[in-house]
Amino acid sequence: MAYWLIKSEPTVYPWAQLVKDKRTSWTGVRNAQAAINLKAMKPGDRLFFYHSNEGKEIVGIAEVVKAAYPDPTDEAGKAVTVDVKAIEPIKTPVTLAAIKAEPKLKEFGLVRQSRLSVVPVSDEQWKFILKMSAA
DNA sequence: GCCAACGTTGGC
DNA sequence: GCCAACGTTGGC
Repeated sequence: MAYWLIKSEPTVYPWAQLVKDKRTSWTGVRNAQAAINLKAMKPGDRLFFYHSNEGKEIVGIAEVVKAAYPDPTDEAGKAVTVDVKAIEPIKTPVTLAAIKAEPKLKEFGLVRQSRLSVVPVSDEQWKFILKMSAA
């Protein structure tokens, strides 16, 4: 099982909305690198849900329920989307500041490539961030 | 196929 | 609101 982090601007699609919807298709990703990551996702993979711009923190955990398929919102037909569902909120949101302050997370994609909206998370990073969120 | 110009994202 | 990082576009 693999781990990922997906970003959303709270003003566009906040965590609370995913909880309310229970599941959604993660459309609108146009970036090539992000699309590669989407394609690598498998049902059962876990995702951190991160709020960009406002909040700037990881707020919940979601799960991939359907592997990548063509994004119906993309007229060019190149983009892909996956379906995700909310699993649980995080006890203590893990802020970007906290992640940056942590030497162990220096290599985290969120820090290294801040503009990428779909980022892989290693096992170690996942566990470490989980620990931070349980504090 | 290279690279400058331009647009967008996202943190501060 | 500003600016750095980075992706995309378009001229050559």
